[in-house]
Amino acid sequence: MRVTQQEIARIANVSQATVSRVLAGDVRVEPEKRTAVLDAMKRSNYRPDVRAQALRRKRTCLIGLVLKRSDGGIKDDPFFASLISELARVLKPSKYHLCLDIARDSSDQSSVYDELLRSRRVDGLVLVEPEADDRRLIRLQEDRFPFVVIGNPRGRALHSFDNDNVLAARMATMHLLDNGFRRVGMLAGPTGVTVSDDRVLGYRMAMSERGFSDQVWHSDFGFEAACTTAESLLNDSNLEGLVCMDDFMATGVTRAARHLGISIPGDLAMVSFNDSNLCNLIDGGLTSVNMNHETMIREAVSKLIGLIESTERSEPSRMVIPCELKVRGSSMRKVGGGLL
Amino acid sequence: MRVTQQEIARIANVSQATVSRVLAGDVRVEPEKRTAVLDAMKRSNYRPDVRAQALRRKRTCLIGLVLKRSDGGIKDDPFFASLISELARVLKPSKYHLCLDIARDSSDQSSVYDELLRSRRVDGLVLVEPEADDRRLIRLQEDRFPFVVIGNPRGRALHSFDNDNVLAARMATMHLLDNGFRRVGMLAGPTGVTVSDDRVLGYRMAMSERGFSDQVWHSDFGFEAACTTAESLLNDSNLEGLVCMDDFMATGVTRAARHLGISIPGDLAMVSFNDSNLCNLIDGGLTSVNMNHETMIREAVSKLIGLIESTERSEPSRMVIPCELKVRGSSMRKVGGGLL
DNA sequence: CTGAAAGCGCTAACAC
DNA sequence: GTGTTAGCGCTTTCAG
Repeated sequence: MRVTQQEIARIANVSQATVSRVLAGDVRVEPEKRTAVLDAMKRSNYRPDVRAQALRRKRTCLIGLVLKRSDGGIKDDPFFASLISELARVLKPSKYHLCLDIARDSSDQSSVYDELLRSRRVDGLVLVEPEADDRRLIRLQEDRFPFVVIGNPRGRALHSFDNDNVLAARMATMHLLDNGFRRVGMLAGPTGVTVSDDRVLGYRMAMSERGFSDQVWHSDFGFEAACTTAESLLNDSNLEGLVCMDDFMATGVTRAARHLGISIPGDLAMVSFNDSNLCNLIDGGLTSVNMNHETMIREAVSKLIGLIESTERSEPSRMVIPCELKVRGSSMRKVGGGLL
Repeated sequence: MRVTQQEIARIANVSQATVSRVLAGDVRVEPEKRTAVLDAMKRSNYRPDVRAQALRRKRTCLIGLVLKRSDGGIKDDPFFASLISELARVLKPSKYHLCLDIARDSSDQSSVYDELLRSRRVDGLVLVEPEADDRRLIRLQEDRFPFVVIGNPRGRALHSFDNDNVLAARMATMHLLDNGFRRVGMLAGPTGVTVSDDRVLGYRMAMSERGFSDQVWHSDFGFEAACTTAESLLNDSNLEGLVCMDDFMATGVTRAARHLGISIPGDLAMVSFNDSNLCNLIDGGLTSVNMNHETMIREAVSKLIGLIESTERSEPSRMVIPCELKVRGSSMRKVGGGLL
C-alpha cells in the first residue's frame, strides 16, 4: 500500500492531523515536529493523494476542454492545436491540469458536459466557439458552474474572451480594397457559427462602405471542404480577391487554385485569419489577421481560475482582444501586369 | 448541496447501499426497488461523484499524456496534434479521459510525472518518444505503474508501440535511389532521439547497400530550426535528393529552398515521414511515409487500459505497426530535363 | 436480497 | 500547539 499521512504520523510520532497541518503550511506547528514530519515525508517519498483531497476539498484541480469537431477534423486545424498547446502551457505553472475531451456533435457535446461536470470531474470549463443556439450555456449558468467562453457571447451575460471578428474582417477586407482589388469575395464557415457570421458581417460592411457588392460562399471548416468549395467558387466567378475564413481553409483554397491554374497572388489576392505557421508555407506568404490567441487564452484561464477559487459571483465580463493584420505576399497589389 | 446516494436512498425508501448496488448493476436487487431507485435518480438528475468513486475504487479513469517540447514547439507540429486528437478520440468510447500536460525539458518532465502519478492523479501514462537515456522508464517500472510507450523501447522490456523506423527510412531512401537520384542526403532530428537515430540508420543502410556515400545533417525539430539548417545544407552541398525527418520540418526545407531559388521537385527531390495534411500543401505534393499513427494509438490505448484494469502483470509486448510509402510529386524522377 | 457498518486518505472544526 | 473526531460520497464486506 502507498504511504499515507497516517504512516508519516506514525514515523514522526505525531498525530495525523499535524501531518496535514504541516502539508497545509499551518504556522501553528512546533518547528521540531514540523521538521520531523517533513523529514519523514521526504524519507518515505510521500505525496498526498489527490483523489482524497479532491473529495474533501470538493476540487479536482482539473479544467475541462471539450472540442467539437467531426471526425478527425481537429487533427490538422492549427487553431485547435494552438488552443490546446497554449492552454496546457498557461495551466502549467498553476496547480490545475487540463482534461481534454472530444465530441462529435452538439448533442454528444452536451452529454460530455454532463459526464464532466455533473459527475464533478472538472472544476471548470473552457468553451470554444459556442454556437448561437447553444443550450449548454443556460444549463451551466443555472448550475452556477464556473466557465469561460472563448468566442462571441452573443449578448448573453457571461465571461467571454473574444476578438472583434467584425472589425477584423472589415480590416482584412479593407486591406484588399485599399490595394486596388475590387471583386472581392469571401469564403466563410458554416452559417450559425458566430465567428464565421461575424467575419461575414465585417466583410459585408467593408464592401458596402466602399460601394461594392459582396459575394459569400459557405463551406464546412477544414482543408477538404474548403478545397471543394473553392474549386466551384473559383470556377463560377472571376474574383480578384478572397477573404478566407481561416488559414487552414486558405490552404485548401490554395490547393484548389493551383489545380485550376490560378496563381496566388497574381490572379487572386487572399487574406485570411489566425496568422498561424501555415502562412509561411504558402508561396510568398499568406496575409493573415493575428488574433492574439495566446493573450486571449491566458486571460481566459486566469479568469476561470478566479471564478473557481472565489465563491463570490463576479459580474460577467467581456474582454475583447485586439487583432493585428500581418501583411505578406498573398495580398500584394497589382501594378501594371506584375506584383508590387 | 448536490444530490447524493443518501438522498436517492431516502426518496426511494431503500438503504444507501442498495442505491450503490443498482448503480453497479448488481443483479441481486428486487426489480421493484431497482425501479424505484432508478426513478428517483432520474427525477433528481443524480450523477455519481467521480471524486468519491476515485478514492474508493482507487481509480481516477484519467490517462496522462506528458509532452515534452520547448516553448510553443508543439503548437504547429502535426505529429502532436494528430497524437492528441487520436488519443482523445480513442478514449472517448471508454470511460477514461485524457489529462494533458506539457513539460519544458526532461527534468521538468520528471517532476510532472511525480505530480501526476505519485499523487495518483492518473491511472496510467502514455509516453512518447522517450529519449534513450531516460530514467523515467525505470522509475515507472519500479513503481509498477501502468504505462505504454509510443516509440522505440531500445531493448528495454516494456509495452511499446512503434513503427520500424529503420525500415521506413530505408524504404524512403530506396525510393529516391530507384528514381535515379544519387547524391541523397538526410536532414535528421537531434541525436539521441530514437526516432531520428533509427531513421538515420535506415537511410545509411540504403545508401551503403547501393554503394553511395551518405551525408546527414542534424537539426532541432520544428519549422524554424529545419529552415535554418536547410539553408546552409542546400548552400554547402549539391544534393539531388533529401530524406527529411518529418513533414513539419520538410515544410521548413521547402521554404529554405524557395528562398534559395531551388525548386522541389526539379532541382531537389524530397521524401519525408508522417504523411500529414502538410503533404498536400506543398506544390505537387510531398512524398511521405505513412506511419499509421491511428492504428498505433488505438492499440496502445487498448493495451494501457488492459494493464490498468487487470492486476496480473502481462509480459512486455512490442508491437510494430507497418508503414506505407505515399508517393507524390516531390520525389518524381528526372527524365531528360523535365519531370515524369 | 438488503441494511448496517467500516473505511478509502484527507481536511477542518473542536476540544484540551 | 496538538490530538481527537467527524465526515466528504462512495464501495464493499458482513450479517441477517
